[in-house]
Amino acid sequence: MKIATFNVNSIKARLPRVLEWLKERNPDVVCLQEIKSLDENFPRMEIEDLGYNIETHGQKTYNGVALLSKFPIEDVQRGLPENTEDDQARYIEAFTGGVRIGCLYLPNGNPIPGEKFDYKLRWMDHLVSHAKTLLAYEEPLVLCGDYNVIPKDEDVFDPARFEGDALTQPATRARYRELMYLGFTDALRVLRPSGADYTFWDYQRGAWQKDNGLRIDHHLLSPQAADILKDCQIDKMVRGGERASDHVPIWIDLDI
DNA sequence: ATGGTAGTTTAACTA
Repeated sequence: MKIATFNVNSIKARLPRVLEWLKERNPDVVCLQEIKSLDENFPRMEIEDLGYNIETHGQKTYNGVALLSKFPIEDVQRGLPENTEDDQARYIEAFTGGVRIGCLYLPNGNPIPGEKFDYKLRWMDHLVSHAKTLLAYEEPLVLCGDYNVIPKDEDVFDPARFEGDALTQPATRARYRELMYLGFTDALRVLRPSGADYTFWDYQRGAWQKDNGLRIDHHLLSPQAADILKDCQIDKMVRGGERASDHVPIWIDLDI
């Protein structure tokens, strides 16, 4: 069972690339971030034609997440529970094909210090709290998406250039570790313990051409999901396509 | 120290 995550940076602008990739990779479940679309404007028909059920949590202009699945989608939850004052569409969760999936778009948090960084840290606190609840179900669980967290210095092309960035701050990394220490497994790192495995290249300064990337899109697995992990791949070549997103798809294969 | 790009939206924001 292939479960992918892909920050598309506008589903409208990226639809041809997304359809092309769906046909080639044929994932069973897909988590999309930054759809930048209202629910009613999501291009449902084109994606349903490829055999997917769809649940969206959209908003106008910014953010927005969606879940695609070839299996029935049950128990849909929009937004992190407890985070009731949050007006940004950054989380959708559901049970599908025997796996519970949380699709998340964690706040970027720049610049620091400031309101946006405070919001990021609060959002991470809510995520940790909810992850505890989900882990207690003791079922295969995948929390994946754009974390906007560079876990370690090896996950960025030039750590020195990111010293003042919200993606590498000690407070950011401390909360990410708090999440990991609950018992999650980083799917990519359990299969590839080190290396420049980037998932994002900025549109600016020729970042893609120079391979100046970041690893910020992750699949975190509950023990029950980690036990059945078969594979994890980054579809890096997608970044070189026409009108590409600044992120590429990452997928895991679970033996379920 | 600034600007470079992309998307949404049409001046300014987010990333």
